[in-house]
Amino acid sequence: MPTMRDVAKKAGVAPITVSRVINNSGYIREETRRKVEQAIAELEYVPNSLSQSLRFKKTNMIALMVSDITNPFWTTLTRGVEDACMGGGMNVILCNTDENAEKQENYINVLLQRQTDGFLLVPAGGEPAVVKRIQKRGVPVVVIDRQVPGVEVDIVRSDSEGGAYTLTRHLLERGHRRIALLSFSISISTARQRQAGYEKALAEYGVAIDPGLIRHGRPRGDSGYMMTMEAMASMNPRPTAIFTANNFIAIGALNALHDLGIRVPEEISVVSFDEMPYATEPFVTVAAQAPYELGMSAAQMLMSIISGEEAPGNRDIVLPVELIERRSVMTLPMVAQAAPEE
Amino acid sequence: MPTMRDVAKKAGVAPITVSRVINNSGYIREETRRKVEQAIAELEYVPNSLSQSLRFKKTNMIALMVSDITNPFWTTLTRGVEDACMGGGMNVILCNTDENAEKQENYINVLLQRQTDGFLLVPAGGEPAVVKRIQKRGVPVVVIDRQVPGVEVDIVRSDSEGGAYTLTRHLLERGHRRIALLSFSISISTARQRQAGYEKALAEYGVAIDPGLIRHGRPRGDSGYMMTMEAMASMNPRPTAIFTANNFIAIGALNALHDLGIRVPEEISVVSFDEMPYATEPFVTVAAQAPYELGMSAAQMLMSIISGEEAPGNRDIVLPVELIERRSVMTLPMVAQAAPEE
DNA sequence: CTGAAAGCGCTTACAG
DNA sequence: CTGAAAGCGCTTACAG
Repeated sequence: MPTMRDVAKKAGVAPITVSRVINNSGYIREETRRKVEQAIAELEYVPNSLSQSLRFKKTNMIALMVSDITNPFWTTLTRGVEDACMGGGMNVILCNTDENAEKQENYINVLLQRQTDGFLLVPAGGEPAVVKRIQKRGVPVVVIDRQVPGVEVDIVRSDSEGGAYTLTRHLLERGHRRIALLSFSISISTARQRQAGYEKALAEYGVAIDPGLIRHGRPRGDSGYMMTMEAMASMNPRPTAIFTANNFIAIGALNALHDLGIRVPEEISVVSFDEMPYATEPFVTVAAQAPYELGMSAAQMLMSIISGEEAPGNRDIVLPVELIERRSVMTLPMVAQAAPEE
Repeated sequence: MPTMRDVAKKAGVAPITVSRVINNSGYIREETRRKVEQAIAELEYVPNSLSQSLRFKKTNMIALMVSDITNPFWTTLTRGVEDACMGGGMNVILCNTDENAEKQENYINVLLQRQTDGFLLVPAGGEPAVVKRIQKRGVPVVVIDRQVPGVEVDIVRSDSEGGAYTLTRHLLERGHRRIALLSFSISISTARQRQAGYEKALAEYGVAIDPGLIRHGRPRGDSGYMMTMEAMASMNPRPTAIFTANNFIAIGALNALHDLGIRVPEEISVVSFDEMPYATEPFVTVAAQAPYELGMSAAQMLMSIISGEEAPGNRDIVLPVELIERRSVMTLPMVAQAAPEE
């Protein structure tokens, strides 16, 4: 492939002149420019951005590390990131960590070597160490979705506590008192906050928290299925409603209820955090996050930190969550509706 | 950040010696190695792969260009690519083309400049020109999902014709004769081949192709919705079955039928190409592709072409498609079952 | 076993 | 307005 030197030779100028034409920097005589442009065209010259990056100390690449691109929540977020980056002339390297700290570590090492300009990170397992590792090397990071304890870092996330509170309250208002919470590991802040919202709403209604109604599995369909099977077998009396802490758990729960022949909402109500994407005739009442916006604003923040427009800090951007009422909740008729305590 | 030079100084050796330690190349005295390793550890030195890439003329990055990462089909394929690449020490740059040739062109320019080692390409709109453009620069390409006319290139795709044939035949065997085909633009080879499979099955059963039963929209939910609305209003007599050419069209079609109050399968049968992911209680009979495997084998082929193990050529790898029977097809009782012609 | 020189393809800072 | 020199951070090929 032709290099800048070849173009220079063909145009009868020095390489630096070619560089100036390409980057539109400095003064160039019209005629010289034309000669150079013609040589570029004839040779179909394409500049090598590796060398440019080496000089500029800027690669125009950012890394996006999510847990699993297969989850539509992350997919849509990824799309938001990508669209924001394209506007800013950045490319995105995609990494799936599968919530695995080791996998995450490997990726970070490679990406640090690659001189990635910045990281958009969903820290696997909510681990703070990774964030520090990146920051120590002076590379900007924006954390997405989760809070990490003990680190100063900018975060963009959804209002997990508020959304969970709203969903739980929605059930309480409709007479539900035994509400199972099927969640994932509380090592992740979103699980903690969703549980906090759940407990806050129950407390307001004077309902004691029953640990027997709470399960922690993994944010996956199979885990949701198992937790539901197990919950229906062991929780006694059976809960009148299930609150699943993410969309995959919800899918698993619905499948389990279907297999058990328990009808929703006639026999049990179901609400979930996260929208259920691609559903034909969606019918579950959910607290929907805005993953596209989440990705977009995180990417924009990262880019403006990279460009120096904004300083890195410890912002905590919390995007609102929307309650979408559908048909998966039954109002319990025979229970006296207790007013909230407040 | 410390460079190799800093490490060398600290260890009291020449940079090249540090390089040899890092790359484990050439002979190094044990003691020297130890000194260098200690200096690396103390300085927390991380090699700059930009420089390595510049020298080696190899970036260990490949580009994956799909139409829209938001579609679970591409998502799962992406996951397959990513997993294969991780095994091969490659990173993936992700690009959404939205079937937009201009967007695709921009990406390719940038990625060519970045010295991307290879391209995994779902050519937007089935356009062959892009492929040629990349090949001309000597960069390996593997095309995914679609055939492109007039280009010698390796392709990994699913058996669109076979899958469509099987699905249509499945309907014919159950007495259906008026089968609507809701598809997307025939500028894309998969749409052409699915239609060919559909027509082949009809021909075998001696059913004349009725152009009035065929619609071409876009492979998206809204388009599937509109095509279905329009089809139900205008096709007369109404078809007894609908064959949707991809998953998003199917979702749109099911929503439209739901809104029209037309029950599936009681009043109309529905089959679709592509699995319907994340469905709670999936009930549509489909011809399922294997997107993960598609991505994985395309990535593996690309990597082995990049490494020189295999030569680029015009392989046409066709992965089988699986018929998954569910509950969306009704056997028509009153129609005499005509035997196929063959 | 180790190193000085040259170069990958580009650009900054200085001359002219 | 244009160019020769030096350098971004690494490695190849040649010495010793």
